[in-house]
Amino acid sequence: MKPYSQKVDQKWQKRWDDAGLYRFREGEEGKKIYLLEMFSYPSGSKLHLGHWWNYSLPDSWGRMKHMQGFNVFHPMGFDAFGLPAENFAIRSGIHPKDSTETNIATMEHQLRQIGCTYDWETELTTCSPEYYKWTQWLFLQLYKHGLAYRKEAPVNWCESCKTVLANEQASGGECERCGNPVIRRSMTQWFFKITDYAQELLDCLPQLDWPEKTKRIQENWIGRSAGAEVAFGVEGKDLQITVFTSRVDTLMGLSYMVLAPESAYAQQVITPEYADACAAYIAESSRKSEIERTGTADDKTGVFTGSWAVHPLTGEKVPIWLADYVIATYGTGAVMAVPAHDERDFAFAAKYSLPIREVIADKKGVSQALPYCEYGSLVNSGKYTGLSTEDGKKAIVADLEKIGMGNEKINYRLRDWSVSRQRYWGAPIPIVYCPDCGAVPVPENDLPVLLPYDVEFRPSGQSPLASHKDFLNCKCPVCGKPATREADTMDTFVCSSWYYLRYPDAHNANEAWSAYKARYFMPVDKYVGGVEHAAMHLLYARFIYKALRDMGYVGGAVTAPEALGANDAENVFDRTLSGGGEPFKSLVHQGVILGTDGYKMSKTRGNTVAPDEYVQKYGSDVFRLYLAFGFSYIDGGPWKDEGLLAIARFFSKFQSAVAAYTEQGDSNSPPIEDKELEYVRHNTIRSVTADIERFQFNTAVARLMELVTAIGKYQRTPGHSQAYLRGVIEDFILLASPFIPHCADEMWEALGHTDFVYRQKWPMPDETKLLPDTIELAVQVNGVLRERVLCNADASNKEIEEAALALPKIEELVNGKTIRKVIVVPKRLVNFVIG
RNA sequence: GCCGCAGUGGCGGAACUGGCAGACGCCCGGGACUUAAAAUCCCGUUCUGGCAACAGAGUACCGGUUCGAUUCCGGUCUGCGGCACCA
Repeated sequence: MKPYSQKVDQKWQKRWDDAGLYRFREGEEGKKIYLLEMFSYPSGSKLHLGHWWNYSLPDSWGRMKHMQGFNVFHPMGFDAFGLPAENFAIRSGIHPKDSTETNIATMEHQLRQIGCTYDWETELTTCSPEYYKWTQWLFLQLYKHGLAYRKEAPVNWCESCKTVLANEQASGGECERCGNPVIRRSMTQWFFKITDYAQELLDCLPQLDWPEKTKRIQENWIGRSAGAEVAFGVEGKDLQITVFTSRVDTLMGLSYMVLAPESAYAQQVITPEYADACAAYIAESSRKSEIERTGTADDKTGVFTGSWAVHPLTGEKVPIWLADYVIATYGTGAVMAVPAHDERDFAFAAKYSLPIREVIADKKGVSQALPYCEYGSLVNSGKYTGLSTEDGKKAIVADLEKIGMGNEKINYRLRDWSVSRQRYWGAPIPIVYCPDCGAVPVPENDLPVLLPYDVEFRPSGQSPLASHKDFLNCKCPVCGKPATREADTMDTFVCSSWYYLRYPDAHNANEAWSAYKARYFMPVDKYVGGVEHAAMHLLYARFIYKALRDMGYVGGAVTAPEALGANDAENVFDRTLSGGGEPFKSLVHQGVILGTDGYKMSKTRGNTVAPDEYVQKYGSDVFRLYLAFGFSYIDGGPWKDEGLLAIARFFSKFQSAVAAYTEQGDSNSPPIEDKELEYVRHNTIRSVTADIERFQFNTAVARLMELVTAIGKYQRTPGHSQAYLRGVIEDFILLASPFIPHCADEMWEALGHTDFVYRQKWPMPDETKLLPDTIELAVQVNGVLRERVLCNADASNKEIEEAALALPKIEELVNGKTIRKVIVVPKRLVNFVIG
């Protein structure tokens, strides 16, 4: 046996490769498990600690599942389209395709050094035409089913760079690149109708085995709000303005109406007399970024439009204002203002001297300081006076419904997903614009719409593709006349919203995936990735999967294809969850490893840890085992070099134990079990199994350390049984192998085995070895620990009680007092309540 | 402002459903082996008092429920995360 080092890594990685050890074999024995970590963006730098952290530990989980007899599918790929490569190209002149390909080659090479169980046969790259062909196909299916549409919408725009910016690039209201102010501008863009699924996305959350935190984030993001829609007439115009309100009970306190400056209503209500003032106001607020607008929350501005709205119940007329404290994209972009019971309306009314009418008092009808925004009872509200807020809402909505001016309404904060990017490095949107036929989808047979290579991608305000004539000019698929292609590309989140469906069928040239594959593999059983994707990627993927279900491409009732064989009845049964339209059954977020200073690792802080140096010095397994042991996987924590050294020490400890065994060899003596060691052995099997299962790797390693200590102790016992020791050492190797796969195979081989550890059966604990004859129980008096008592494992409560009372110390404490109660918790403690 | 999570020794972190707080490891102290050191092995290591047996305190803080609370409930403080002029 060679002492463990990076050479051992290389030896076994090659053997695994040659044997095709980690290739997934469909229909092989065992229930399918789809293990997936969020794929990486191929950046130029080397693998960082986060990659190792994100990938090596779920791999350990998958290794155990495989050894437990599951058929584990564990793919890996690259999320390769996106802005960084394009920005890099602008800076360096290196084409995004070239830099991405180089980066992928490097990263793939480095990923292999971790020694994960990836089935590289199914590797995918989202920027390859074989992949984005199907991203385009997906777009077309959504389009066909009315889930992709075009509309004008406000975007972040930098006047100086002449480009649209993502929200993240416009933070602080300044352009990330040039520092000039970012304004909001309307552009025609493609959207996916995720809002159609808002309620279902919310409703399915409880059934998911996901962190509660993540579910809350999605709930927040979807932002369901129950209320009512109310229609208001406009005096002298054939026009109704609809508002959404969660406080329709305050309708009788209406004092004015407010429209967002960008609201479509605005242009319809502005009277000539006020046109100039309004135009100036609209121009001014369009110049403000959203950040600026929200940043000046206290200072509300607005302008009167000249029009008056009609109260649907009283016929009273109230002025209609424009104000940018109303958001165009939430609700209807129009608000009924009740200053007495809304802080923002109150501030606005105070500034512009608008009337403030109290219509809600507390529950007893006692007037409160305004603005009073709590629930209470209605006052000064005509026939509704005296009703509670709840009853008032119902009564008012009922009356509005009768006259057709209102109804109950659920509103969502979630907006439709904008997928257009005026960028080069993305999947082209497969649409053609014909002067006669309008927007026409590219026929599926003509996919992919290839991304041209020779493109000028310096920002000009338009997609770089718009200036590429060969790409742009085409024939209308319907009438054959000259037409132009859509020059925008798709948001990279579209690529990643369905990649999990492609892995199992990555080489399918005829379809995105076969229905059978989708049924066999979905849902993903364990999905691992950063919490930063909680509101974006994870929501988009759920939406796309549900949309695909409704189109009939995934899920649904399934009968096992005959090819699958009998053992797949269980697999097929499990697919019913995907029938419910959820792609990720169980989700884990890894925590973050911080620098030694406790701060997030960053180059500017200079507190980064480069895995490469450690891996070269110690090998992948030492690094992996330290990651497993040193931190809670869910929480992460600060890096410590000392911890890694401790693990290196642990390596030499168990390697010398194995070496000591092999040097001595098996004597012919019969295997004689050691009771103490048997207990530790089976306790380790039980605990390690349970801990890896729930991603609590640090405690699993702690148990492995205990086992090694016990083995060492036993080995130093004169006359110990080598034949027995062998079994214990083998169990240790099997249990440790998920964390130290290379070293495990090296030791396994040293024991004379010829097959891989990965193909061995995961040990099962022998429960009988975990039942000692005697148990130590805690003895408490009035809940305070006073003594311990040794009892037979099968002692009755009465016997335990008597044994405890016989202890001199307890006897003394209890003596002369009345024992009011005795509590015996089996195998744990006995508590005397005295007084 | 609203929603959620967390706070445990000198340090990283354990404690599954209310049942012996501090597993495992680091650091530190002591011992064995050694001419010596390193390595290794053994022992100790929450705090306070005591030579010790032991006693008392202790899971951010205050209070409650309970025979018993790191765990459940109410309040406070601190840190982190999500949303936010959301009508």
